[in-house]
Amino acid sequence: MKYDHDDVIEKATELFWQRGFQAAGMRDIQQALDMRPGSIYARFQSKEGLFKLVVENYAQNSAKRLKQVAEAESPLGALYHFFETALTGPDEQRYMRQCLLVKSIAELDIIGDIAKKAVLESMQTLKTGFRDIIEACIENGELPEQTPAKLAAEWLQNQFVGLRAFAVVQDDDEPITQMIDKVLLDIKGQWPLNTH
Amino acid sequence: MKYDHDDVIEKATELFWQRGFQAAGMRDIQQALDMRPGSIYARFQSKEGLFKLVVENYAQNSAKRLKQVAEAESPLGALYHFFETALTGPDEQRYMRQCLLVKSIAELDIIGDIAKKAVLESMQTLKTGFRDIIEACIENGELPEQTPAKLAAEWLQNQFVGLRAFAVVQDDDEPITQMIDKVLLDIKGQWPLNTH
DNA sequence: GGTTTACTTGAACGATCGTTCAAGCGACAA
DNA sequence: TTGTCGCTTGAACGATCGTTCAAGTAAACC
Repeated sequence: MKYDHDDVIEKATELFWQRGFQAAGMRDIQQALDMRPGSIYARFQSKEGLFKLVVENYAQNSAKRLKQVAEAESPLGALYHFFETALTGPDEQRYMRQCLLVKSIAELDIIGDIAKKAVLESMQTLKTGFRDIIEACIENGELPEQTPAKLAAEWLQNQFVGLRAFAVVQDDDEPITQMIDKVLLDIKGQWPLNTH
Repeated sequence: MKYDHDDVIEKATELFWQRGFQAAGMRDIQQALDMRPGSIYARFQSKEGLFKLVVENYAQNSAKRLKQVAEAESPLGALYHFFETALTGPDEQRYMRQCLLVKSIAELDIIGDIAKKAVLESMQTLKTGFRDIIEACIENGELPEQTPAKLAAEWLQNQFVGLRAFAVVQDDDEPITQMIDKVLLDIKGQWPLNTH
């Protein structure tokens, strides 16, 4: 019963991730989940309700992966590996390069207030995850003490977002890995003073 | 007649930019353009045909702005200003922070082959624009000679894309300007050697 | 004057959208 | 046995989707 629930969410995630909230029709969902409309509405109340669960589950998984990076022996090395696996990969999973959350941000005004809230809160959750990685790197001596953790965390998340939007239209893996290399150079580089 | 045409494209751009291709319904378009369905189809053949014109016009405008940056007295200074105006701004124009092209990439599988081609070609056009800026900076002595122009251009576009996705969910302007500062530090920083 | 051309109107089309609902199923409690 | 519960089915709802079309208008060309 519980396994079945996870399986359903997983399949819904795949569909929303590929097509987006708007373009994933209820008929597509019915087919993907092998459920009839009544069942779906009895369980999830609406398309938006299902999407909310998908987003939350996605964010939870992502946060878990970020936590693993932060707790690795070499957080910076794990970070590289994390970026690489997320941004490259087989062509049939290309849709996975685009972050589901970022994709949802493009639909933010469409998806309804409940789902919107879930998306924005999930973004916040991931930001915390990135922050933990930065702090782990500092503690581990892989980043200098004076690295501004809060700014660096936002910056890192930002790099990730940009790279994912970038990777999805890149045929070659080579430019992507070069970009990741650049990220790992810049993270050790200079930071602006907040004097605006 | 010509002015009228530009005005129509401009209004359509605003609508697509705010709502996206999918969510902008023909009835919304009819209202925004103050045109009846028959007129729209006589002129643009389809919703996708109109969207294609919007994308091409958007890319052309963006390319023009990038060209102005490259031809400025201080390209690097102009670049900063370009980023700042694109990424900050009044709240009622928040939708403009998100790049129309990047937003369209999220809908790439939905918008049809003709519009898809236009989006991808426009991305290519803008990449050339960024490349010209890098080269102008090098020629002007604002960037070191050995800066890898091709890689740096892709990186710069990538930063822009990431920042736009980032800025759209930021309430504050402060973190955004800090990110821009970081971009201008990193562009002068180290670059990876392409040894993969 | 007649024909063509580009554009206009608004009703209407068939398809698809998210959602509802009466009816039924098996499991568990009283 | 009876009642309630979570969950199932599939037909059907009204709304909205992108699009078509017959009919009309005004300027341009022969």
